[in-house]
Amino acid sequence: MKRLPAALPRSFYRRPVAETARDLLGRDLWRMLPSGVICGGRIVECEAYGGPDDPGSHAFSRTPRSEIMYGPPGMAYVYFTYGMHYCANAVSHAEGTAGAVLIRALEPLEDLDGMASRRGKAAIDTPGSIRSRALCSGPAKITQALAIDVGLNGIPLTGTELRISPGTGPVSDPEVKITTRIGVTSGADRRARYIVADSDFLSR
DNA sequence: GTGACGATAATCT
DNA sequence: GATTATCGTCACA
Repeated sequence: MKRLPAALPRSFYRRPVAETARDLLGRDLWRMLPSGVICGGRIVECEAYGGPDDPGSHAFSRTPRSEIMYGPPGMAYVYFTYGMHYCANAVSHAEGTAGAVLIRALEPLEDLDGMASRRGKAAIDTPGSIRSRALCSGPAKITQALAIDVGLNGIPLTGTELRISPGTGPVSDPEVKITTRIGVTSGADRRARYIVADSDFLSR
């Protein structure tokens, strides 16, 4: 791939976070590396995180870290966690609120070899053979495969460094399942995880 | 195939 | 000082 597909407009993210999460399934996330190489994949799993009303969300408390979730929709929220992992979100909310969609899994589409080398030996079966299922089947795997870190926190998802394009979505209703979120300790019962049910590329 | 556990540091209280 | 929107590895089945 030598050209990025057109980006979804900022208005795509200016609505309640649950709507955006549902609509992000089947869309494509792209990353252009400093070298000019483009990598990316189709979003098959994501989770909605709300504002002060959502105990499982970083924005439940308004702190320096969560401030970006209160800012303009359509920006990337990238945070560091567990001492070693990054997670990537799309800031989304209706006017005057806070929220973001955590991108949890991709079906790899472009630059699988580059992803595999950035992911390390966990993504290799036998030397030279890529386990594509292992490339992007989790939020921290995605950021590693696409070389996303806090340096990209706050940039728009409509630019060239990071972009979400329409892809093949939106996905039809029968293909979508909604479950409880993963790894969340408070507000764990909230059903806010959106998946393409028959995808082979979901997180654990 | 499943389940337990340690790694490791920013962020928050 | 405690917690954490995770992952890879190892034991076991």
